[in-house]
Amino acid sequence: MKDYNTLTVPEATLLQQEMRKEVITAPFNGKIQLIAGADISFNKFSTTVYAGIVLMRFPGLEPVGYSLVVKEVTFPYVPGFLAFREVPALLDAWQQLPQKPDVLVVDGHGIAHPRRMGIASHFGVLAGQVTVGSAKKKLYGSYEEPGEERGAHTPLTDKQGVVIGTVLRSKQKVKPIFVSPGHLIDVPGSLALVEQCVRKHRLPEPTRLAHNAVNQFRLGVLSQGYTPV
DNA sequence: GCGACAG
DNA sequence: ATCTTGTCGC
Repeated sequence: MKDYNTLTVPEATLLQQEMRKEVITAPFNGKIQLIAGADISFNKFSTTVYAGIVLMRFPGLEPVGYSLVVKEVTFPYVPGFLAFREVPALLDAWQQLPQKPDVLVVDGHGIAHPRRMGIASHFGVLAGQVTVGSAKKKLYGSYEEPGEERGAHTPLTDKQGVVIGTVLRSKQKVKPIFVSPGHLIDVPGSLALVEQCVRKHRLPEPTRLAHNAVNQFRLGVLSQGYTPV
């Protein structure tokens, strides 16, 4: 794989324009028995990132194991280029998994991106895996505020009116989350998947647990490697 | 030129 | 993203 740390933003943009041709947003019909969530954590001003993927059964969502890894990253955080900071480390965590999930939920957007290449799509294309993006804030697109009741949702569209994701009120009286297809799944499918992963919190269990794990990992509570639950 | 701007 | 206390509402 290319060394993202030496890329310039213009070069990264060209890479995204090439990779967008590989993204597939078609209905996913396979059965899901294993699902996973991915996230990154790091100390402010540090180049060390703590990446993690948590495996869990579906639809029960019981944790199966945690894959944690540390990596040095110098590519800066630039809105629209998050993948160049986080994907390399996530791929390491991915390869460390003893078994791969049927779907991976990534903390960030999928095709709800200026060039349709959010981190979930980027990872999906490189790993050849089904991915879904679940973000806490909008990066790109227009939408109407969904109703205040749990489950209310509105479409997220691009400048031409094409639907690129869904704004979902995962819980009553919380800010909505942004769901979009990463790779090998469509908008309705990604929404249905995430809805089934929401329990008692605003964020779906896969990314919520992944966030908790990488944070504990960074703080020294959890250790590097794959750990079965 | 002025806003918007994942993590 | 991370830092960081008390405070408001369910």
